[in-house]
Amino acid sequence: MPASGQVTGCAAPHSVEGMRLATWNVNSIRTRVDRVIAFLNDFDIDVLAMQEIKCRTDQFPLLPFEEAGYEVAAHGLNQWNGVAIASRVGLDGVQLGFPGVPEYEGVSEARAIGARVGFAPQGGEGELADALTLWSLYVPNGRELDHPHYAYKLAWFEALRAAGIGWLQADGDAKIALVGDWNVAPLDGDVWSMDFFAGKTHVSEPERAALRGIEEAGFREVTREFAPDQYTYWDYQQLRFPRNEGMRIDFVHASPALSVSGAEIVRNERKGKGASDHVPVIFEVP
DNA sequence: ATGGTCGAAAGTCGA
Repeated sequence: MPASGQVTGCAAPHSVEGMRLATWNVNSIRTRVDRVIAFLNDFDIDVLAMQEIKCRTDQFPLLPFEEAGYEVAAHGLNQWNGVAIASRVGLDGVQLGFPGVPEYEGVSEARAIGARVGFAPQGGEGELADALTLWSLYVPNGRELDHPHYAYKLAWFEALRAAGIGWLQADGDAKIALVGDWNVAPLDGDVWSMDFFAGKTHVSEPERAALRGIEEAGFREVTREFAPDQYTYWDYQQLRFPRNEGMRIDFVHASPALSVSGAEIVRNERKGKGASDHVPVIFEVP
């Protein structure tokens, strides 16, 4: 593409063929930044939602993203949790947390960041892309079924469901994507062994009901139809990845007005030294 | 290989 903006060949400016977005629990952005930037380049990603950046906002490695052409909004309080959004197609209207999000032990954790993306064309050429509101979400783990963190997880889900209902009541045509690490495996086939998970978090009926609540609020999951029967997470321990003993817990939930035309789970990102325990989930909007 | 992990922080906790 010529730098001047003069387009050769076809007379009209090239039309933007939708957007490629992804969500990825990166498990420390400072440790993983080179791998994340390489992923953005290799897979031509316009917008990336990150979870578990594991750093304060002021510690986020902005420079490599800026050099690669991305703006970043980050929300990190300490060495735990933390979420961010990187975009090369516009980024504004940043919200840290959603209304009514519960606290854990008196702290409002960094588990949700929202922003409007997709209103500016990449590189300033072509048509404007189609804006949507993207939420990068890191649902609480829950730890154990009888742990206070589990009740917190369910309350967090309920607050998100209520917020989602409110957004769609305010504007039924709103294009909203709720993406991230949901820490729930909704189907038995989403874990490598239901026997192993008996009595554990991530597969319990209340957790699955909480995730269904997001669907019932109007946000349908859009990646499974394009990428069936795949995991998105493998524990570092117990040779889980070589044995392919994983879980599917990273999802994209889209509002009724948001069309999604494709999705891909990038299993190769779990390979080699320096991998996150989660892999990216890519989705495309037309 | 018969037991196998990371990351951030700080002398341990969370996933």
